[in-house]
Amino acid sequence: MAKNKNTEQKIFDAATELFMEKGVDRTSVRDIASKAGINLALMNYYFRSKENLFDAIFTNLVKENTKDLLNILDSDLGLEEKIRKYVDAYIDMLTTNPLLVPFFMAIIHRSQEKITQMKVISNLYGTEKFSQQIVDEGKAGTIRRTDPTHFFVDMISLITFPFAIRPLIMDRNEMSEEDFNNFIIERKEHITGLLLKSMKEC
Amino acid sequence: MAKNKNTEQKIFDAATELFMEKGVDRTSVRDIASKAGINLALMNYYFRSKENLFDAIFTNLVKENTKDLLNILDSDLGLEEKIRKYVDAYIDMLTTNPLLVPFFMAIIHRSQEKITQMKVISNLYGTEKFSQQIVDEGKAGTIRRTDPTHFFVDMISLITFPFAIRPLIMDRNEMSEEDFNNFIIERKEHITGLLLKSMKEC
DNA sequence: AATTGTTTAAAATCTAGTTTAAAACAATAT
DNA sequence: ATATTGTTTTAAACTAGATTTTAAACAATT
Repeated sequence: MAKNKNTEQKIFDAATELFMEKGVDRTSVRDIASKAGINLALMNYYFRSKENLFDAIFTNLVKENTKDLLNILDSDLGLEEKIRKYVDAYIDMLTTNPLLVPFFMAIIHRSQEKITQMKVISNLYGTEKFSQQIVDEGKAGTIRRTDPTHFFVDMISLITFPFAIRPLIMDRNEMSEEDFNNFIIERKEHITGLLLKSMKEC
Repeated sequence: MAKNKNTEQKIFDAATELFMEKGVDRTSVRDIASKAGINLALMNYYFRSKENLFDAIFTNLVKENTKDLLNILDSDLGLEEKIRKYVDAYIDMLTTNPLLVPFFMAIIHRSQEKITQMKVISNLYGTEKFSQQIVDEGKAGTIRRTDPTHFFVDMISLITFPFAIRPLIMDRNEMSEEDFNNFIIERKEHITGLLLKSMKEC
């Protein structure tokens, strides 16, 4: 039982990396086995099929990377502070793992039907509490009345889309990796400012 | 030579549809041949390889769908009117073909390296003239001084990202196709307002 | 009738996912 | 210690399907 978890984990980790880098359909089981340093058949032994392995990996990725964000949305912070923290945390997370967004985008296209049936997928989207907060503060008059659905879509669009088209932005503006990261850091303030301004009467 | 262009076009069209729907890697040459009603080997005869066919299709899709948008950006309209028209035209175009964005996102992930080398790819991004206009009007004081790179990224993020995550938005908000389209129509005004407001001093 | 371009059919080649069967290993019971 | 049992690993085979190549058939044109 010693090596058991170990092998399973090695397969899982190798496949995660490869799927994110090259895409699920361009990664063969032989690639995975070779990267994990294990025998071909072990993938099947532990995960039954490649598609099954993918499901496990995808579910895990969503869970791991949305936990903190959902906690922020559901916290008792005021709206401004909450948005600031959310934008910050989200961008930090994506900077750490810049392949996440492109990978998710590819998966949405690849596994459209399957994906909406996965329970974990609701993690990718906003929370009831946050929507309510926007409505409440609108009624209270601390902010302009704002449609929470549009607002949330605005927010995640502004945060995540640049990562989806990262190669284009870099190419077009002749940015190095470092330049891009700086650009993204600039965006933290920029996005927060934009969103807050959109909620102010003026 | 009568059927020549015809057959080539049939392959091209069938492949375009299938690639957009199911993704390049989940479409087989047999699928294409069968959908086009032609013999398997004809794909090779006309396009040499599947990857080659894909390149031709991708280039064509980008060209076809960016022409009008680039014309708007390069026109002599005032900034406000230009933004209004651009948002409108872009959203109309994507509504007509809601698979375009998810497909492009998947391709960016799939063909990262290749893509930045394609000449056509610069079409996907803003124009020099538009950037200059933002800088100029900022200096002239008709708008707040605005970084054109951030502004342009904001604009295309807000316009296109909702299409990239369409299934999630629909699922989360229990929208039908029609509901989603109405949501998107709402966004025309919403996005234009947001962008213009962001450029106003206040 | 010959040439050229187009289409078809069949075969070869290659790649990939999955399965099988047997061997190696580890733990536990005898 | 030996045997038994269950788990893990290995190597090879199987299956299916994809792409590509080759050669033959066909059609149109010269």
